[in-house]
Amino acid sequence: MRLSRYFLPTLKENPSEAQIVSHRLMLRAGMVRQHAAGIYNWLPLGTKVLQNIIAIVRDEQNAAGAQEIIMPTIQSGELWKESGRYDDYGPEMLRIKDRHDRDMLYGPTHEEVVTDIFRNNIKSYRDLPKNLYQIHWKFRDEVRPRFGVMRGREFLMKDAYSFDIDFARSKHAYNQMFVAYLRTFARMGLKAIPMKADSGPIGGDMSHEFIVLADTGESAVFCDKALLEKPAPQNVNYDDDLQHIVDSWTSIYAATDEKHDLSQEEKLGANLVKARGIEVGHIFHFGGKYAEPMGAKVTGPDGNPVTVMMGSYGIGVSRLVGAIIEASHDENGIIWPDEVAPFQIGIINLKVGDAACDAACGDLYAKLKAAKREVLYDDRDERAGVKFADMDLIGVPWQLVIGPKGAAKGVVEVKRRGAAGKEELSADAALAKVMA
RNA sequence: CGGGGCGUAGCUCAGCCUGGUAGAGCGCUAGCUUUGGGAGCUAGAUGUCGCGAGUUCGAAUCCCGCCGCCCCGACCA
Repeated sequence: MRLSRYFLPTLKENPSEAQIVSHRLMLRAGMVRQHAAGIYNWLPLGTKVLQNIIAIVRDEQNAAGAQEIIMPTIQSGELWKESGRYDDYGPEMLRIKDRHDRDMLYGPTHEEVVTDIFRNNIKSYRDLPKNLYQIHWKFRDEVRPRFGVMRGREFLMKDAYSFDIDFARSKHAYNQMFVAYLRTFARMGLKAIPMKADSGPIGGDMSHEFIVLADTGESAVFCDKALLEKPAPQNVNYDDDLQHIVDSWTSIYAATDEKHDLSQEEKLGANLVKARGIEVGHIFHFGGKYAEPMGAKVTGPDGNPVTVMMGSYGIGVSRLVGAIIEASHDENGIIWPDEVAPFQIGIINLKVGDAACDAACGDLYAKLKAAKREVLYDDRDERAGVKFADMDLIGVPWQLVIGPKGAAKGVVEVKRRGAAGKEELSADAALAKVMA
């Protein structure tokens, strides 16, 4: 992409409404613009990041055996009356009447809809297990939206729902998602720590939150330092028993503020990590909570109907954009982990109009595009400082800088965002380095 | 939902207290000079001063109502 043609409205100053760093940087980097309280427009740069995150989430969900579907954003209130939540959910649920005066709502979550799909279409235990997920927009009419996309009213969520014939198999489905989540967040450059959680209004008896440590996190968290160094599981066969992997994580101490056990502080001593955290995922096993009232049953091996056991598994996809920035930035702007970066490589032409610079940059740009790399070529007629500042602000991981001096010598400066210094290399060596 | 704050140019903000018909910096347009970390000079364009009612000869400014947004707390992916 040529920056001269790209819609990238960067800001030099901090918009007054933004208080936390991720919100400020998302506005300054031209990723989002606010439409109303807790509701955002995603501009091209933000959309690319969101899509990269979606791709990772989807990849890991599919690998874990979940199947993608799309459910409606606007739901019928009838189903919620069946589950008993229509009255319970309260004013956070945006309620709408259609032209026939029927009760509709903008979905804050989809347990009811997915359970309805299940009961209408799956009749035998032989069709189990099933795990259905979607990546879709939700609306919760929060009392106080804040922190940009971290606590919006409208937000993009990955929500998965598992269906199993008994507790042991349902636990396995839970474990699959547990492991998939560890891998998903690790691929985004995040250290997300599973912590035992209250299951809240969704209900259930087994629940973990996945929490990213960041200074601006909303809640205080405590954990054993060992968790920070523990690598995400590799080469997972999701059909195997995963209990030992889950146990290896849950046996190490980690707790949110409300579940924190003070006696652990002494026990851990110097290994105690006190930090703040952002919840980016939450998994629940809730057995028959929805299946029971909604009659989600299959015929069991003995010919008798069995109510299925369910779990639900959420990832705050749009929140992750903010969480990654909170965890990875400096005074100049965002530092994107490679796999979520909107562009892997930036080219800075320091003197547009100079034949040697234009030629050298054009050549790099053509080669990187031919190699199918996401590359942003700053071909604007701007001063060097503006280009450096913008490229750092939007956090492009690899930056190739060409000015008149370098062009004359036939060298390219290679800079890694977040690292100090630059390296002068031949064009070919530079290409090899950034494409490695 | 309790408490607090703020709405003036695209952005950051001054002006309001003490009423006289709107400003600065950045950004934008044009030109010249510059050119390796957010340049300089010159000339321009840009505002229903959040909305509505009121007081007044006159309201960005004072009064009343409304709306929007932000922050702190209680709740949440």
